[in-house]
Amino acid sequence: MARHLITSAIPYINGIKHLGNLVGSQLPADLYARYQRGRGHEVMFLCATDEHGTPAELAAAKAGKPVAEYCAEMHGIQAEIAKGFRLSFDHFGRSSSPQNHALTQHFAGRLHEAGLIEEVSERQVYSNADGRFLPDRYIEGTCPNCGYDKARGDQCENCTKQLEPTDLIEPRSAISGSTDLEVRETKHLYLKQSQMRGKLDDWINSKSDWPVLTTSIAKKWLHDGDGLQDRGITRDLDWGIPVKNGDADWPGMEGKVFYVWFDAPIEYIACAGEWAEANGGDWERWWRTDKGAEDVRYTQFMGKDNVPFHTLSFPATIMGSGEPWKLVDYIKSFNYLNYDGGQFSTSQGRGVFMDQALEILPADYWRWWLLSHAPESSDSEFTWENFQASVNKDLADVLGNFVSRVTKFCRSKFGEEVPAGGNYTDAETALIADLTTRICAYEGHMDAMEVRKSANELRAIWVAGNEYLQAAAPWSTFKEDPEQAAMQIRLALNLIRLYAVLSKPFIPDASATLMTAMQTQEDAWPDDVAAALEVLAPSHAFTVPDVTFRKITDDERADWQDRFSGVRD
RNA sequence: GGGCCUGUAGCUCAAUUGGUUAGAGCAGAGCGCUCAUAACGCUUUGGUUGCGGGUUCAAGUCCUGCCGGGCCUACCA
Repeated sequence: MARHLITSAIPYINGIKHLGNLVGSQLPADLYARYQRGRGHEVMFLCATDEHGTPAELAAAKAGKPVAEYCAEMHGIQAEIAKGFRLSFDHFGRSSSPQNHALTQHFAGRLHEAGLIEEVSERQVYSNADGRFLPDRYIEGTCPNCGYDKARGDQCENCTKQLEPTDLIEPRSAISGSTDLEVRETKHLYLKQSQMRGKLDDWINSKSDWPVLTTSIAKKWLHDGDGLQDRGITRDLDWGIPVKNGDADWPGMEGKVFYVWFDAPIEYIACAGEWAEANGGDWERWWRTDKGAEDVRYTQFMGKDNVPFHTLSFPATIMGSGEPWKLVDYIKSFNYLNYDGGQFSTSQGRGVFMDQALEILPADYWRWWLLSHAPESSDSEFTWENFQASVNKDLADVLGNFVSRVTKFCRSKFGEEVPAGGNYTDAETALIADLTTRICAYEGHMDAMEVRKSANELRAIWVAGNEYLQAAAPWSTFKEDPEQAAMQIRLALNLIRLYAVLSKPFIPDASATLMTAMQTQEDAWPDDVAAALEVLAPSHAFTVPDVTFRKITDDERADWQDRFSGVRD
């Protein structure tokens, strides 16, 4: 039995995530976690909310709440929605947890001891009206290059010129609009990543099986210009993890917090600690190679925007600590999902958000479409037409209708129990051989995290059931040879159970419904297909399930298309 | 500006890493079936692989120049 540590990029706290966020990390991670559990492996699947940083403070202010209260509330909401999508986290933690505070401060202390932290004095823009330092992009003004009056302090969106905040004409705070700005001197800690460049480069180069998307981004950062740059790991904010040197105070760093991208990945580790606190158990055997984690395979899932932090700064933190923490073994990264010709956008409220999706359809519909269209090789696009067509065809017609025709035929001819009699012919042997090949291919794709290919293969396995039924034609066989028809339909009933087991990673609710209808709990992975198709023995009782997947009507589609065409408040 | 990814059938995507005649699903057309959610099965029409050069016995795949789409560019996360 292998041991899999799986983490999904942790969603930011400032609102409900959209379907693009979901398909880029949490959902494929869940697919993989469920699959590995299904294969009988030991899995630790962790996710959390990422709660620090300027946007969290601003979102809380906008909601009129203290930031700690806001984050606690949003964490609860995100946890509830994750449950709604059947994301099977072993623990859904918080980057603001005491565990993460302690661990983040611990890592900073270790890095300091290793000579990898440098204090840098720099000049930053301070807004008197807002009472805070402003990150470059929270300063607006007129672009000195093109005259655009909403240019940001880091770059002008209009002419794309890179800017310094001090370049802007009539700079103002993007938060309050105040022009009462001044440049102040402030001291920050930098992680000397540049010293670890060679080590990181060797490490990345050893990962020849990683997706190009992952390694090319890492290599660009390692080699571009002067190479990997040191990175500030502290900020002048109120909300965050106070800068400390392990347990000790850090002179000169009073009132400062760690940068959100320093503490967020550490939450992957701290989250295991939160899990242990909540459930009991030993979290270090998942994370410390000196304490039982040497046989763990660690896989991370994330959108492409997260790649530099997971390939460079977090590994630099781990390596630099000099302690035997588990390093990631495989990074699966995703492109973006677009919405009807544009981008999904949290800040602009464009697209379908996770809570809205669950209001209109059950989780399985979304899980199936999103996973079978996951943006693996390039950005992909959500359209309502495509969604309706795929869901109706794949789930309702191919799988749902198969269940329906088999169970209803059996009920009318043999009653609601698995019929006895008859012997396999060449057709059944051929079906078993075909399924064996296909399941093997399905396993290969799932092991390789080829999400779309896995979905295709699973669908083909469903189709094989319809093909068999059409060729065997038990409705005809029944007229001359009822025993033979009994054998055919017994096999078909067993196919339903087999499908429930194989499909569980994609559509867990439907899988459970089918298992209940077949009145069985035998969900072991079908390593032996022939044996798996005899689990439901003659005289085993079953029930005819209600419609497994209903179809999306044209009216509904048009209605939703219209309802989600604008922006959310 | 720089770097990376990408462009294949009406649509969504493949193509064993340079190897027979570029394949699937959906949509379209035809036939069959009647157990089933008007479902299922079989057959079938669609491609000058964005455009132009080049390398090679062989190019969707490699090189090069254009054209289009996207991402990143380190203080948003």
